[in-house]
Amino acid sequence: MTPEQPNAILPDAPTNPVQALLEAPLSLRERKKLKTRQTVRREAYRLFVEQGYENTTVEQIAAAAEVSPSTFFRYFATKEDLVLTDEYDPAMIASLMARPAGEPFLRSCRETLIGLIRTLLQHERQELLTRMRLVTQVPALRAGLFRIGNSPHELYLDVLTRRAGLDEPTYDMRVTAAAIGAATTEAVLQWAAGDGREDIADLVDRTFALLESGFAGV
Amino acid sequence: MTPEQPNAILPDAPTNPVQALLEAPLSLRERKKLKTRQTVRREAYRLFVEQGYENTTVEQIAAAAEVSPSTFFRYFATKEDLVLTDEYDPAMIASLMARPAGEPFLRSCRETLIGLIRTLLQHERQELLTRMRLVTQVPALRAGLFRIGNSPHELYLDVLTRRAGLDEPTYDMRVTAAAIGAATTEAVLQWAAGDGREDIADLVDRTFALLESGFAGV
DNA sequence: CCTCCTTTTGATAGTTACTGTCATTTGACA
DNA sequence: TGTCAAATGACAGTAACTATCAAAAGGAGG
Repeated sequence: MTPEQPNAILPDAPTNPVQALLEAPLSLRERKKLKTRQTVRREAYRLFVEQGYENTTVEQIAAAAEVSPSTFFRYFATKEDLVLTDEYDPAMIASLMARPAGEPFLRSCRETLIGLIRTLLQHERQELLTRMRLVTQVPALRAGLFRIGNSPHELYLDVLTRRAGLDEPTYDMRVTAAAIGAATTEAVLQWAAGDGREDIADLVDRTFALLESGFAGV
Repeated sequence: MTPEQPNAILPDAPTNPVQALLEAPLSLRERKKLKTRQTVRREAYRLFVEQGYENTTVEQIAAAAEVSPSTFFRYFATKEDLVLTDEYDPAMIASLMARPAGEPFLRSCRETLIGLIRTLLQHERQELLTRMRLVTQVPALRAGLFRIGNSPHELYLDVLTRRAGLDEPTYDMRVTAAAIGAATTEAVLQWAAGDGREDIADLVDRTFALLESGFAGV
């Protein structure tokens, strides 16, 4: 179906770790799987927007994407995963680990987050908005954000632990990861709840300013 | 079954808002419902500890509590609610609203939280430990903590908004509520993950110290 | 082009959490 | 004791998964 030329969509070499991972070269077979995955997800979003998340069954999605329900569940472990999983965690981790060693963690997070979001906005702005809006509006999805194995919380905790060269995180790291994870999630969701025209960097900056201030003004 | 004496378990008048709500007088019929609710919950916890949360079906719980599955769902909207719902939110809100007007929100939270937990530890220490451990160990439950309509996040946000005399929360309030909610939740879960002998007040204090410091040391 | 082998797919049956409805039972109260 | 509302249970149905197994597809080697 698609010509099997090497991955030459963007001719120039990727510049940052986020783009690097987004544009990794793919073997022949992987392409088809990726395409199916994208089709399923696209059809799902279309149906979600048309008739709502709860009112859309997996069966409908599978039918729209022209795969069997069995196949659907091979691509997405749960219906929630259609919205909640992304492929950016490795990029985020790499970007965080690449920050200067002595830099305060809050600053590392700020830079990484803004970089990642900027990249995503270029490539898939509308999809990102749709996803985040679904998360804000559907209780099950909002909750799913904090499922073990999936949460920003755990990503931050992982990086904090590795940065310190430890095997197990300290208590302070756990609390820090929880607070930053929740705050940044809130920032992105609030951005999506608006019309999407507001500059996400401004929101992120306000968020980190608040965190750094120790909530003195509240 | 139980003699219908007025609520005289503790003879002296309740001293703080938390106890006040825990000991509110109940009408005759309410007692039975409360008892059923407690039985169902107790049997459920027993089964959860014995054979795990996921391996325990609602049908089993209903049978153990000698009610029909239909009745089970009249008492608990979802299986998760067995673990996730409590009756302390109103007490928490009341206690928070009763703090001095100008007090920094972090301090209000600290005092309220420690007061509430102390009270709970006296009345139902073991159950609290069991519940929190289930939450830490079962992904679905951990996620459920953040379901809309249920989360500490929303409780804090509600109080912040009302304290300021507003109808809608500001962006800063949203972020603050998210961060504090996640951090305090983490504190309680970490306490439960340990042997339960550590003084929860110490953990809470460390948590709030971290929040106040702006994560300077991390 | 044909063959073999692996990967991917689809069909099918089953489990479980939950929803809705309706008849029956229960318990308070006159 | 009779009455009425609240509580319960039985039943049928939906939808998200899970497990299993046979069929199809696609690539490597002859």
